[in-house]
Formats: sequence, C-alpha cells, structure tokens
Amino acid sequence: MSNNKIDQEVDNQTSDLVIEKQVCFSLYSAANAIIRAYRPMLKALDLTYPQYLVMIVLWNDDGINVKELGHKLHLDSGTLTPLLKRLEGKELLTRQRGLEDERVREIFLTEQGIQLKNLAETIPNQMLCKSKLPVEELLTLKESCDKMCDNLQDE
Amino acid sequence: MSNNKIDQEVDNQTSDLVIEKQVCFSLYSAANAIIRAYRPMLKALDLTYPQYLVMIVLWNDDGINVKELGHKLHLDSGTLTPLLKRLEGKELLTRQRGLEDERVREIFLTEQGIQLKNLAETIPNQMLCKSKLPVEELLTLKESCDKMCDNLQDE
DNA sequence: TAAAAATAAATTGCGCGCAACCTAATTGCC
DNA sequence: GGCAATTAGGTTGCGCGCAATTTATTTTTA
Repeated sequence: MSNNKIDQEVDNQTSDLVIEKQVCFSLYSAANAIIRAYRPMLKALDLTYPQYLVMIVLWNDDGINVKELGHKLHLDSGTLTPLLKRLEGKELLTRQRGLEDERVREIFLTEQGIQLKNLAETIPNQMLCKSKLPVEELLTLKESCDKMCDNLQDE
Repeated sequence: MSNNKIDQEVDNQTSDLVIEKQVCFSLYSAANAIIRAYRPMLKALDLTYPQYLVMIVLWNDDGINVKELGHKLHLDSGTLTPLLKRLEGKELLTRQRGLEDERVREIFLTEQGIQLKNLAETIPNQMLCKSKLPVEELLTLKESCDKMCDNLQDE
C-alpha cells in the first residue's frame, strides 16, 4: 500500500496553491460574475459594463478629459480611446480638442447621452437585489476592495 | 444667481449613479489591479493570470477535463479551449480525448508543467504582502466575493 | 434500432485591459 | 528663442471572457 493519499493531504495543507484558498481568484470570479449580471440590464441601453462606467462619470462630470476619466476609472488611453470612439459612434458623446491645450480631449454628452441616464436610474437598485447581500456587508466589501486597489497601486 | 450647484448636490444625494458609490466598480477595479499586480511575478513563469489559475487547478487535479475545469474556474470552453492550446504550445500540458467518451478532453501536465509548480510556490505569499491587508480582512473579503458570485449565478 | 435530444468541446466575432510604442503639443531650461 | 524633456492621447498587438453557433459524440426514447 502506498501512502500517496496521505502525502497529498499533508502537501495540500502546506501549499497555498489551491484554487479554493485563493482570495484573488474569488475576487476575479466575482468581478466576472458582476459584469455577466449587468449584461442583460445594460442590453436595454446598448452599453457594455465599461461603457456604462464611462457614462456614469460623464453624467456627473460632463466635459471631463481622457486623463481625468482614466484616473477615475483606473484605465488608460489604450482602453479608453477605442471605447470612447464607440460611444461617439452611438452618438452618446462628442470628443473635442481642448481650446487652451490641443493635446487634451474633452468629452461632452450629447442630448441623447444625457437622456440615457433616465433608463439607467433603476439599475443600481436592481443590482443590489441580484446580489442578495445585506447593504452593510456590501459596504464592508467595497471598503476592502478600495483598500486592495490602493495598496496594489503604489509600488 | 442660479441654484444649479445646490440642485446638483441634492440630485447626487438622491441618485446612486455616482462612480464613487458603486460597489461593483470597486470590485471590478480591484480585480483589474490584482491581475496587474500578478503580471510581473507571473512573467518569470511565462504565464498570464488565467493561465496561472488553470495551472493551480492542474497541480491539484491532474487529468481533469474541460467541463470540470470550466466549472471550477467559472469559465466556458470559448475561453478555455484557446487558453489550453496556448499552454499546450508551451509544452506545459497535453490535451487527450477521453477513452470511454470521445467528446471529453482530459488535460494532463507534462513533466515541465509539474516542475513549474516549484517556481510558483512563493507567489501566494508575495501577493499577500503586496495586498497589505490583514489576513482576517482578506478572509472576510473572500467570503463576501464567494457569496456574491453564488448569488449572481443562480438566476 | 433509428431518429431526436442532449452533451462536450471547438469556432467565430467583438469588446475590453494593457504593454509597448508612436505622434503631436506644451513646458522647461539654457 | 531654440532644443530637450515632458505630457496627452492614439495605435498596434495579444490574451482573455463570453455570446452565439457549429461539430462530433453519446444518450434517450419512440
């Protein structure tokens, strides 16, 4: 009789390389699940989740430029430029060169872009229901995610 | 004098469509930050983060098939098939047809794939340090993410 | 047992994320 | 003023994630 089984068990207790133990994997899977859950709701607005995030920023900060937008969403121009072009193609926004600094692109909502907010108002609450988690737990979760994000940033 | 400022502030208190309030955005950003943080560590193993996840599963469950792997990682064949082909190209694994059921693909580590685990052993602890969060908080975070994932799943 | 249904994996196509690189405009410094 | 350094944004290329569809195999059922 070999003692492989026992050796393996001992090994698994020692090693952290087990998928079920990985906090990062849980976070990664939850993020994927969230984007998946948003999809049917956002289909009505013809938006992807990252596009929806951009629209949220613009609804509160119309005229923001690409750098500031990237800072708020933790995304770079390699992601944002094509995404913004797609939203421009849907006529939700326009991308205008800064008057005082020609390097800057300022993003302005069109009337259609402004109006889309009406269709989006119910989404946060729908998502809250889908998560089936108490608000208090969600706030704690958010705090930890924000800290994680900040801590991984400055290296 | 217009009362635009006041109107806006009242509006923002009412509406949840503000990026800073969005739990989902925090989770999404944290997940992106995590993958970004893994990248320099995984470069030494010539793996992406999703490839690393597949390897972790295989190190503990060699011979697993695509369906079971997809179930563990919450990913489908559209993601896994090309990813597994890339790992096969790196000669870390082989993809063999099941003997009793020809539809099934069973994934087996090569000697090289098995040996790669040695280089990976230090990664979980490195990541723990980078996060700068107490283990207790990380465990709570993981619990919430797992619940979120489960709750969004069954709809 | 032959046709229908179910199942496992593969394929196609699109939109991210991001590294690496490039371009154009602005700022700093002598 | 002129040239180097910096800055903002754009481009290219690759690897996911996933919806939608297809192919091949197995199971069910009439």
